Amino acid sequence: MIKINMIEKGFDTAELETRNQKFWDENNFWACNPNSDKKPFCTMMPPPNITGSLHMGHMLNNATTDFMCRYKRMKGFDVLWQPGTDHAAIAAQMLFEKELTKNKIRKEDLGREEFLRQMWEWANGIDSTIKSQLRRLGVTPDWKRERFTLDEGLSHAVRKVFVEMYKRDMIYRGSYMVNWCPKQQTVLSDLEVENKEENGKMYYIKYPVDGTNETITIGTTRPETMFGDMAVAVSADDDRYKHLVGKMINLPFTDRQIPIITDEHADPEKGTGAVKITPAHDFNDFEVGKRHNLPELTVMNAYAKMNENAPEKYQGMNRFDCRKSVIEDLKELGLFEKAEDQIMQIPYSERGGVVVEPRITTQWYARATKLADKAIQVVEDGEITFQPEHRKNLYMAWMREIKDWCISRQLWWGHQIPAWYAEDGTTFVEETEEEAHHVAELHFGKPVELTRDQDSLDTWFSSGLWPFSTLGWPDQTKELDRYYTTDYLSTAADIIFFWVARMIMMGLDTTGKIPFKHVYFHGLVRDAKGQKMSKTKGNGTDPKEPMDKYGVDALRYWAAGIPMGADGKYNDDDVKIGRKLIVKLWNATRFGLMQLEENFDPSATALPVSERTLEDRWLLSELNKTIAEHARYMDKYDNFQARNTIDTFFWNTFCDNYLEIIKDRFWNPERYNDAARVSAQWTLWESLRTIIGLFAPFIPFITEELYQQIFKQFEGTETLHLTTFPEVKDEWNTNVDDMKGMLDVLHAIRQQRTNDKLGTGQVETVAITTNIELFELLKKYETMMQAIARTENLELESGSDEIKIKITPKLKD
RNA sequence: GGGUGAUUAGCUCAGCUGGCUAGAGCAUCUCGUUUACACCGAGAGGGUCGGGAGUUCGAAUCUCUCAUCACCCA
Repeated sequence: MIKINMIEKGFDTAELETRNQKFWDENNFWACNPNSDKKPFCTMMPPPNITGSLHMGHMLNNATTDFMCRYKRMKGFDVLWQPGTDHAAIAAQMLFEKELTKNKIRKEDLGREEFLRQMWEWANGIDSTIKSQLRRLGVTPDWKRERFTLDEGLSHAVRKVFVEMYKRDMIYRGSYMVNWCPKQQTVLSDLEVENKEENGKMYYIKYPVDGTNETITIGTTRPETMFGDMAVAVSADDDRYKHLVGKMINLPFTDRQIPIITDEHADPEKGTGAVKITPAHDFNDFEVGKRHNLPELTVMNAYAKMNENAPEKYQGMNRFDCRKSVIEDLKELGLFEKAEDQIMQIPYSERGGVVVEPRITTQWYARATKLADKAIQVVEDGEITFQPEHRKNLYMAWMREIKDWCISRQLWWGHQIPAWYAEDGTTFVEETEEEAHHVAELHFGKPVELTRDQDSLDTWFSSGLWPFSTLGWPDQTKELDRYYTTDYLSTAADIIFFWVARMIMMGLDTTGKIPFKHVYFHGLVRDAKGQKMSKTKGNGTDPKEPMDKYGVDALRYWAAGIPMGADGKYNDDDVKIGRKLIVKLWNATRFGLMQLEENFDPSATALPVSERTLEDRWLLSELNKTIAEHARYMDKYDNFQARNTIDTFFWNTFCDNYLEIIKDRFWNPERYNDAARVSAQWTLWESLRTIIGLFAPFIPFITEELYQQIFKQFEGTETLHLTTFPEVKDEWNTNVDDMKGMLDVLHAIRQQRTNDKLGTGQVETVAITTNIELFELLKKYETMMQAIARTENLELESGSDEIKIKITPKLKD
């Protein structure tokens, strides 16, 4: 017989968290086993930005995944939770450039190679921050398999995909109008542009029509682009301008003449019905220009300053100063008609924070329009499911209107595009420089000089490959074979297009398989008022604070309590709830152990359920219901409902009712036979162990601690989190219908006791009048009734439909 | 302008495919220190489920409409 250890009255949260975290880490418990005969369960960590530190969003995301991984592992799955980090091209380069600026160094001073060498060094230095923070959160990825989007294997995958896609014409290069960030000096994809509503002005400018005394008034929000005007467009049906179509305009400040043309882009209802056409500086005008074969004249440089194509006076001015200046000068010429206030959508660079300038450049594109077909189908057919389901609509809407994806960026930090150019412009896209030279030689019949494309790829291009590149693709590894398609992905809704959609497109195109089966979109963590947490507002909460104050388990418990897909409003009081639960769990366990200390032998065969008392059997049958419901929710990835289920059982059923009822068996042993006491002990032992198992995925630290101190010596498994998850036991299901009446009376007595303002120790006699059925029941279970009433002196009577309670208090001394 | 979601107790929210007097936690009030726990226990009050209309024997739940808020896209 092994003696049960008693646990201490209190516990040191920070100490036990650190100790258990170390224990888990050292033993590498969460490693997957590709040779296992268990069913695999695989999920990918959304790779955090290498330069980032843990914020509430990471916390929620990783906690959610951890609930599922710990659950699945205990359910007997071979779990692979693949961790890693992302090189976050534009964000990371921005940060490092800022570092350089402190020493008054520009990246051009260093040159590409040296810049990258220094940036790698810097990145390696800060890389560990977020990973150690994740460890503290107690999450269970297979840390030894950690990957980085720029590491050799993943870079190989990126090059291979790029080359293959290029050769299948799924990637092409071309000169188009793009969103240009004048600050970052790079192109941006549509998704990286944020439109903000602002108060702006519509300017009305008179353009003189050549050979007449007439002018035509055009409306524009961007007068500074007028030097690049190539036409003025009116609607073909617009009677006001019919007589002018075909005539030329003398473009002010220049010696150029531009034609008046008709195009559907000019809306007679809007403004004056006449618009200037600037093909090199506006997306719509670019299209109009194509339709009418207009030349494209760029009047700004890459920094959005007026270039040599603008009149000398304006050259070097930035676009906003130039706008003011042009207006002034137009006024002087008498060509300025008026300005009207107008609410406009201004496109901002998400990272650079400056107004995006439309600009014609040569870039690389992926044919997203083609990739989308299958990506739509797999979601339509339910091969990939979304939770909450309505995210599907959003995905579909975007996919159906998708445009080709600009994948090149004018950055150094990232995957440099594997394209080489010969002097005559012939392009060779190959995985390596050697290969490019080889192919070039075959092409030209002799060795030639090649220059590599200077651009790098959009970060999301490599992130799009994450589910299979991390598993070893393009090598046909055991891991790839076993874990891909992955099962589950937990991610934030705001990257549904950036990442989720791209993974689906790239996964299907490259591997022919969907990258994952189920995507769970969690909400945002907001502040207590419901405001989005942001650095600029300073209303964010560092997860470290609540972890320090209330413990990691408490914060995780809070995260588990956010309804599926909903935003979480953070406030300290709600985290305290988790703290209270943990303390309660400790104390309830301690209470249970106190009743077991003497003469209870957990290594013996359990007392058959049929030989246990009604209240014990009732507890077990309730526990069975809880286990079933809990698993039903977890299998639907609904940690919120699962948490509520176990929480309610533990706090109400177990602590407030069951434990209160059985106290009497240990406090007044003379009234009970041994069998009754042993019945309670076995029930306590089994239910405590089950409760700890059910809570384990949510609050892994305290449950592990209790397991280590109490149960491990009887079970052997090294960690609670590799034991079998509690399962419904058929023998626990017995007929406990009688218990309902007993609980009704329990409630009535408590009500009466409170109304009489009596403590439980102040009861002398309790008189209970009920209907005849309940009366018979109370007589049958008189001992339990005495325990419930907290007195041996019961007066039972029948003859009342309602339960009537009369309490006689003890005389005061 | 288009779309999605939300609107249930003072606060934060549950409530699946319509069905017993609409639930929880926090807060409030009253009571209780009884040998696990005051980070506790017992009890109570509090909602015409955003407004209106409809379908139905029956609607917080379905349909329509209006209002307010949030987010996404243009």
